[in-house]
Amino acid sequence: MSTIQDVARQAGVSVSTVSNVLNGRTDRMRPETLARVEAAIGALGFRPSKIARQLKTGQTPLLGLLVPSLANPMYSFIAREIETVAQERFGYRLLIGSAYRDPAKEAAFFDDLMAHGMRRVIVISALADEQHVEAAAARGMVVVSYDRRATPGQPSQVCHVMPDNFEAARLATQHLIDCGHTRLAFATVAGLTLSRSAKIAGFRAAAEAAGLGASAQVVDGGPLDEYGDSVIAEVGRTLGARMAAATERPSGIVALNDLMALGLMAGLRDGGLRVPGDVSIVGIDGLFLSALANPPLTTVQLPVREMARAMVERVMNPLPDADIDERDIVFAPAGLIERESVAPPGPAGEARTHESEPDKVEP
Amino acid sequence: MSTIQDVARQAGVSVSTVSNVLNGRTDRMRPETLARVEAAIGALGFRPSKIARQLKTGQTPLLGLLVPSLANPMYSFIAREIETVAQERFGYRLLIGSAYRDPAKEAAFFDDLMAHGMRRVIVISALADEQHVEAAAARGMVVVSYDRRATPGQPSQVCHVMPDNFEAARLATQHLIDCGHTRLAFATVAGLTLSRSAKIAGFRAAAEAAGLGASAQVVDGGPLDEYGDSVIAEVGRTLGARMAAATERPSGIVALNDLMALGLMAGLRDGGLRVPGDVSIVGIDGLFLSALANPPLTTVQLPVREMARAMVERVMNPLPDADIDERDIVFAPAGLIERESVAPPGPAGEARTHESEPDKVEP
DNA sequence: TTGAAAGCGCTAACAT
DNA sequence: ATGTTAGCGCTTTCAA
Repeated sequence: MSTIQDVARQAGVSVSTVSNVLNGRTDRMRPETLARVEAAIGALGFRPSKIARQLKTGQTPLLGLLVPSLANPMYSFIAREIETVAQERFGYRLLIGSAYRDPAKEAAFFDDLMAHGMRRVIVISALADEQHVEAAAARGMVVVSYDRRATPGQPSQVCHVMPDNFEAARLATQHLIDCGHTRLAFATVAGLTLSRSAKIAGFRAAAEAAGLGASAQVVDGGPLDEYGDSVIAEVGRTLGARMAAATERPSGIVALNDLMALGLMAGLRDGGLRVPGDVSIVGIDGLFLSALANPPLTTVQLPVREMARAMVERVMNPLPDADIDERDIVFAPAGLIERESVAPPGPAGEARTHESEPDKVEP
Repeated sequence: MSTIQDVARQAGVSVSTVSNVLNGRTDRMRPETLARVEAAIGALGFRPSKIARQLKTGQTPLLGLLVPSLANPMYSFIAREIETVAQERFGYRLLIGSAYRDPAKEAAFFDDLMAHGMRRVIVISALADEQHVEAAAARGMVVVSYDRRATPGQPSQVCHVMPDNFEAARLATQHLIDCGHTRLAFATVAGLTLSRSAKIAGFRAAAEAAGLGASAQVVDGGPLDEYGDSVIAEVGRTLGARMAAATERPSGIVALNDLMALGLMAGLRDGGLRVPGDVSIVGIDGLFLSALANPPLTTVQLPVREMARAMVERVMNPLPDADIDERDIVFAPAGLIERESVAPPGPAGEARTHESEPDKVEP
């Protein structure tokens, strides 16, 4: 690896001149000098060391991304979008860490970022409290948090980007209601986070608006296993099997997210029930995998790409401290994608054929 | 951020003493001194800068990982396993880059790693030639490549870790044959890579050994779209629809991988065919999502965790140049997971019920 | 228009 | 047992 010294020597100039061309200050020199330096750089295949530069400037083009688990397709899809924007628009690379819902792992990740001199991080945390996140911000990091809202009252250093969970669940529930369902359920996992609460509220709001509040229920399939691959899908599967075995059961279910919905469908099937013949299901997320399911899953599409873009832009260009009010950005769902996991309820529960129809997105 | 100087001052010692404790050379000092230094470190919340250390030592605890796309669940699962091993066993963090089958993006990733002083990278490349990879190795990087074999004759600097693709496809095909299938197909995408060729060879070998070589065919669903989310699943879906519309069709299909199989099942369904009633399907990979499919996908499980471990170990402890022969490590498939996407062929093609059975793994 | 030199925070000889 | 010091490769005043 050649250094700036080698280039300077080769070009017969000083290191500062080379540094100037590296940093675009080419107006300070004769075109001829510039040419010599560029030739030397080319000849030596010189690449400036980001390390040395960082030691001097304190800046490094690296973005941290903390996710609960890369095995969850929703998170890896978000990661993919974040990487694309960070790279193409800002020339940043991504350092990814999985926390597996472990506070110690989250804290360790922030520590490592600091030690590496990284100043920007996007956090997708499954944890209830945002303490570590705020601590990182207090230590000088620019942090953007996904799918959480600032705790009311406590002024927060961190910017929050999230889907409108209330509206997403409301949309999903309303679709079931529009199809004639009256026995509604919201399927979730044990434990409340802000985003889960918002979804439940949206579910309840839709049910109550339709006069169905009394029968609408929230069911959970138990806690998330920290390290499993399929995690939430397994919980869904368990729950589906349990519902299939129960005497009373809802005719329409809104799932916490698509992975849960996929698990639910499998569990219901395990229990001998048909979707949507016996039970209708709506997911939330819009994973591409949901289109592959049998029956294809009706789901509320979240604007992942737009949220990813917003997160990267915010982490790269943080708001001035004055604009502390506009720290939260909420994205409306992109719409309901009607596929084939929802049908009108029926005592007989007729099975539907699964013709292929193009997906329809309702704005 | 406090520095080693601050600690030295606070503890009333020199920086080298502090450096010594940071690097575990505690035997060179009085316990009392050690205690003072540790107290100072704690009081200041001091974290040594990895940047400064790296500038000095040339080492950084960062591992590069190049994947075709994080949106593919197989790659994100491998990434997850690699991250776990790298972090827990070696204290390394992961810098991930997606190449989207673009040679320029791959090259740019290697350049960035070099500029960041990173010396280790694991490459999962979808590209046909390994030129960039060898170039990176020549520039001094330790590179481990997944699912490729060294080009025979050309001595390679890079270590290769891969599943036994031939055997995986052979196992899958044999299962179809054992179930009575005689009209066999291997479903792939356009373009040959080493691993695809190996799978095709395994498919052919099994068919020929059963005297079914004449009718066994390889079909492809066209080229991969570079940037799509679902990529290979879409190709599978197209292919499935095409096969459903054809007059002659195989009764048993081995898919290139699970995602392709999931797409195929959807495409076949779009075309009005039933799996496994009309067509049986076997995948290769063993994604957890395959267990959620309807019908649950019979597939050959690849030992992802073991391969990930091997890759990390190799990239952390490269072989001495002498052992150039043992650079390739091939992993046998973990076994066939029998689920419900395979049934005996029948002219009438009876639909099966999908009772839930525990998965069986055949060693 | 160009160069000299200080210093970012750390490590590791080499003193003492 | 502890301290002094010379860099690692770069950026950036400040001088020439």
